[in-house]
Amino acid sequence: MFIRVADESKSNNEIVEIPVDGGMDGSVSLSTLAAQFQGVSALKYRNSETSVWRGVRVADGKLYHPDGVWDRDTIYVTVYSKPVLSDIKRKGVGEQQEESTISSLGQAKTQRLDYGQETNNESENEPDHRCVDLIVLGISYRSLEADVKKCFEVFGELVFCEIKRDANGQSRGFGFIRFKNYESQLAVINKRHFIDGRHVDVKIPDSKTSAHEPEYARKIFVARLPDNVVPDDLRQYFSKYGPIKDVYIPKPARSFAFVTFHDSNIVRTLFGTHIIHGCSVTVGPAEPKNKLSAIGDYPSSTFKRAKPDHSSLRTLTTYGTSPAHSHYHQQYGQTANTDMMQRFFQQYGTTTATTNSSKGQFSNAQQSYWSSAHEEAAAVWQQHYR
DNA sequence: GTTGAGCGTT
Repeated sequence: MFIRVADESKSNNEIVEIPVDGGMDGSVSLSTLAAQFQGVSALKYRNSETSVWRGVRVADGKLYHPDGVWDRDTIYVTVYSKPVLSDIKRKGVGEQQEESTISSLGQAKTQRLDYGQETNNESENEPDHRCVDLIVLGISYRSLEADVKKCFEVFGELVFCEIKRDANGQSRGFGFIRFKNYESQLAVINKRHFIDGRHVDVKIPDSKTSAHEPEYARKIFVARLPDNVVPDDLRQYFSKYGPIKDVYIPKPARSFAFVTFHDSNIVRTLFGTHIIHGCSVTVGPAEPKNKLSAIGDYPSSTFKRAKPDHSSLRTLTTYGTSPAHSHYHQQYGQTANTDMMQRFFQQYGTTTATTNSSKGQFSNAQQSYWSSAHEEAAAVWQQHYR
């Protein structure tokens, strides 16, 4: 009897199976856990009903599951006891506030604001909920840092803003920004903005994502989705877990969806049941049915800029002139883009015969459901493609 | 180059 444990302090969320004493209703020895995760003090897991972290009970060097029984499909995440930084911070800010009372009122207000944001950042100390440098593509060669700053400051305080330049100081047309608060990052990311007469795209830079991985590693398949759920609902729900790159729900609704994250590490922690709009949905891996693709293994992007002589564009052109296009367009009411194209071909392009290999992530019953859900989705797509 | 897909000298 083992439970699956991931290390929150490591970026490569490797899963280690930890033995449970007795059956799944037994306890987990803290020392056994610590043998794999040095300095660990407890475990937590996502409550699938509230999607909030829930801690396991710790007593006498043993861990007990709050529900009395361990779930072999849940990913438990390590918790480490840290020095209480918040106390140090609060003390520091408090001193600053006292100082500010003997200076101007304006400064006092600023200090108060900083204090509030500092508190926010503490609550955002979850993995994948921190701000990172964001790449800004498509900046006009004429734009200055101040122009970029002005555009993004309306979403929240920036702690960093830079335009990349060559040796002569000439702009290279892209740059990096970083927000203080995660909400601001969520608000601008993957959206198109407008600076000095040009649209600019804000994305997570390749250096911060697993660019070498195929896209499906960052994608989840959401099954049993109620038909009244719209993309924004999923975006809102799943953005709690990490930056979302794309949400796709077929039109008309077919009880499934795909959600693509920027980080593949978060994906496996989401497998299982979630409650969305009061309905139980099943989340699993979005592995392609086969590796044969009409497009090839190129990275897709929500905002792929026009790229002459690129295979995706060629395919798009071919697609656009084929009879399937009007059918597709008619069925899904959307204009084909490279991302949809990739999904269309890569996920369900040629065959549905191969069974989904979930690598033991699910129980037999879940596995069985999962295969049929995938094949159902595949069949539906094929039916409309033929 | 008057340019226009990309990924960061610190």
